[in-house]
Amino acid sequence: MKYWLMKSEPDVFSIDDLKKKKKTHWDGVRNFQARNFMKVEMKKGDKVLFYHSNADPSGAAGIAEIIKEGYPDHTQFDPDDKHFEPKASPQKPYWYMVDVKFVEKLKTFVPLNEIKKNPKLRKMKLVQRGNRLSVMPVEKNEFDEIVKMGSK
DNA sequence: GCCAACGTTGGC
DNA sequence: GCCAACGTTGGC
Repeated sequence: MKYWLMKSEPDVFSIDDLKKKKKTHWDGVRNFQARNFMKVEMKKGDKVLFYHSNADPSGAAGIAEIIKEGYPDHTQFDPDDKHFEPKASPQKPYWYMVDVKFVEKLKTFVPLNEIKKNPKLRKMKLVQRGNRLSVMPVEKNEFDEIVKMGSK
């Protein structure tokens, strides 16, 4: 089983929205590296840290789980959608998404500065300079450490 | 293939 | 709102 971190802007879709909706499809990712993680590497049952980006403060908010593996993101075919991709067709999709379900909300929110302060988390892609990936792999020990920080 | 211009992300 | 860092596009 693998572990992941997925960023979402809470103004758009927060952990509370996921809790209410129970599950969601993770559409709108338009970055090749992030796409490949979703298309190729994410497997049913993988655990996801739900991260609030562009937030006040930003940080880890909860846990989700992959319930459907990579399939074409329908928003790329819709000319009226913000994420329309003119070069894509249903026969040749460019972009992929996964479905995730709500697992739990962390008892205490783990802000980014706490993550940065923890020596065990120094190697996380998240805290490395200039990393803007919205979907990224996380090591099991890092995942566990953040969950531990959030369960106090 | 290089690189400037432009767009986007995301912390602060 | 600012701006650094990065990705993408397009002219050459």
